[in-house]
Amino acid sequence: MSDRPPLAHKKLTMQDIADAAGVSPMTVSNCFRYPDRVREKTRVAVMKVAAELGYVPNMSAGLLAAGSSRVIGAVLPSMRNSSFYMYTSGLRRAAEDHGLKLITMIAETEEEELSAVQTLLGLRVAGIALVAAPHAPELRQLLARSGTPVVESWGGEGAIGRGVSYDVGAASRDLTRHLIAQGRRRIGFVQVSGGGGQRYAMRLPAFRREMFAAGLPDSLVLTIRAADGFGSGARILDEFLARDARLDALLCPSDVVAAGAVFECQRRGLSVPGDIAVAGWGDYDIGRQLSPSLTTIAPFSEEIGKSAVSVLLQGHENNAAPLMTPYALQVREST
Amino acid sequence: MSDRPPLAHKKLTMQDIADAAGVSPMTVSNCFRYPDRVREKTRVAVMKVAAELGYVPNMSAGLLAAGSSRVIGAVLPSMRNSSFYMYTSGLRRAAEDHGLKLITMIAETEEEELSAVQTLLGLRVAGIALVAAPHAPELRQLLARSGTPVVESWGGEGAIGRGVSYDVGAASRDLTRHLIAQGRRRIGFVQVSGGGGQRYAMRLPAFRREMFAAGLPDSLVLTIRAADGFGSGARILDEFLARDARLDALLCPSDVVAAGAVFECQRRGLSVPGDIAVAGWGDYDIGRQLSPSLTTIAPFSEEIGKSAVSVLLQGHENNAAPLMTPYALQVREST
DNA sequence: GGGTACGATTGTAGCGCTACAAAATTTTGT
DNA sequence: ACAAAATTTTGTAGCGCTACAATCGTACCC
Repeated sequence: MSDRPPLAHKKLTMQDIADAAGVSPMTVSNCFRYPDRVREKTRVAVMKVAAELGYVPNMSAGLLAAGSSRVIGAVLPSMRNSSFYMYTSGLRRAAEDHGLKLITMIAETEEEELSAVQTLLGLRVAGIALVAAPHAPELRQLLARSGTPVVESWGGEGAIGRGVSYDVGAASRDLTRHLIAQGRRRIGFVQVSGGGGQRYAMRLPAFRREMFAAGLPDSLVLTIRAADGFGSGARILDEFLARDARLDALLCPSDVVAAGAVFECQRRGLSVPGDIAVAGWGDYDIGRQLSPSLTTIAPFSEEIGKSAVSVLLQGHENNAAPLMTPYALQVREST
Repeated sequence: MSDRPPLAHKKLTMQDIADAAGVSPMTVSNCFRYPDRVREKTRVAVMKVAAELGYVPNMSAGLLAAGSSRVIGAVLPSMRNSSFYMYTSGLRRAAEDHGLKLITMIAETEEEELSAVQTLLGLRVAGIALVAAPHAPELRQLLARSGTPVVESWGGEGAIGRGVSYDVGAASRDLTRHLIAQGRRRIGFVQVSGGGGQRYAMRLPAFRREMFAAGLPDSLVLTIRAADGFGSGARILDEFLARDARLDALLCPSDVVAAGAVFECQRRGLSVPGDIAVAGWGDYDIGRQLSPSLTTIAPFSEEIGKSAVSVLLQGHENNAAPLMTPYALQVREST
């Protein structure tokens, strides 16, 4: 069929395709960008030639000429948990639906995040999705000056760009009320310190409010480091039981921590939920698979991703109120 | 200090910086690309102006003019497990060391992978890192024609570009020998079907070879779907015990599956490793935290990432033998 | 003091593509 | 069949930046 040299090492340009297809470069351009402007027959012929030659338009040149990009960028603090995975999925699907491509960059520190944003800005992406966390001080101004649409997922008031999040406070309230309604009276609350902590700042106050309103002790609070995750079960149990041997429920910052706590309970012969109810957060796989399965808050992270994309595209005011996405209290065996 | 308008909505160009700093655009360009070519004093002044104005060079224009990019791209099948997380970390760190930026794209199907590669090619990245999996048929030719350096991580002979991997067969052999050396005689082997399976094709033959060599039964093999992960513990135990009630060891395709199997053992009152030894694969967090901690193969995925970057930069022959990275048998409590 | 190096800086000429308007072609109305 | 309208195709003129060669300073030597 094709007798063209299989490996064309001089780089192909639109002109090459135009020559091979017997049209002008402009028609080739239109075939890729505005297929409707080109007659079906022409388009098919051009695309066939392009495919045969393995031509992919140079997006940089296109961006430079057109001034607008069809790529959006996301910066993620990590992808270690399924929340972020679902979030990225949501971003990607929504981007796809709007004819955009998503590229992601991982940044573990504020400096890395700043540098990732600079790269994305350098690429002149059409929008940037950040995740709420402590940011480098110059980040906000850099983004504001660039004029690039920005959204901060899990971000509340004062987010960079516009915030998209679910109501963490209300979720915490629901979870606390659920435990109280189950007859739990001495409820321990586990907090996580460090990076991501800011996304969940509203959790503790909401817990305290509900406990106070119900006339229950709200001071059984313990802070662990994020990195301990799974392994902190023993410490959690030790600490809480030392403070109050009649502890009858545990509110954990994530399903992973909750799973660790459940394992430790089993090791000590404590029944879950018989002796102690354990609630997680985040609706991770492990919470569903565990026996007993974990009561948790499902954040619909995929929704956050989808909403983030629509915010980027609609170009809301930066100081508009955060967009709220749904969440759900998943009551399962552990409470 | 700076009385310039804080939000400059007309986009900044190199010319703007040049004017503000009283130098030519070329000097600004040099400041960013070849700092050594510019006198210290000039460079500091230019960079100061650029920072004040929030200028970030337009990488597209730079790429177009210079013909080479300082970004490399990675396409990942998913990021749900810590292997890929470590892999990406390795890519990112190594890229950083070479002054490159890493952007990643997630692709769950062959079509998505092809489309991601096209985007990366459109961006004219300096190199592309793929992960071994079934690829779209046209992918290989597309990449070959583009002339972009490609590396296929976890890829063996016949990889697209050059393969970088650890010796999965040898690791499987080590693990099997370890169990045999522990006195295990009836060893069940769990395989995973679907997408990633190809990365581990050498596992089963190596297992069989060792079992055969030791005169032991090599037919206790079960296949599960990747998606079942954690939850397949019950099925694994049921099936194997039905086939051979004297089963005394289990070789799982991942630590996650192994953890599921351990949980199921505990549920049934089987002691691990007393009654059954359980080995995982991949050295995930969960395997370390679990009690008993899991014997596993540590693939040093971060090394794979690092090596992948150096392969991209060195521009090896595409048909060179795969580059091998180390792995280690981690013997822990579960065997 | 008058070259001569040598390093720092600056024009020039595109890179490959697309917005836009103009031109060529086809379709439509009568 | 012919003009007007609609559709399709095509030049032109940059987008913002950098390779390269040319120019400008200035430190140095005899």
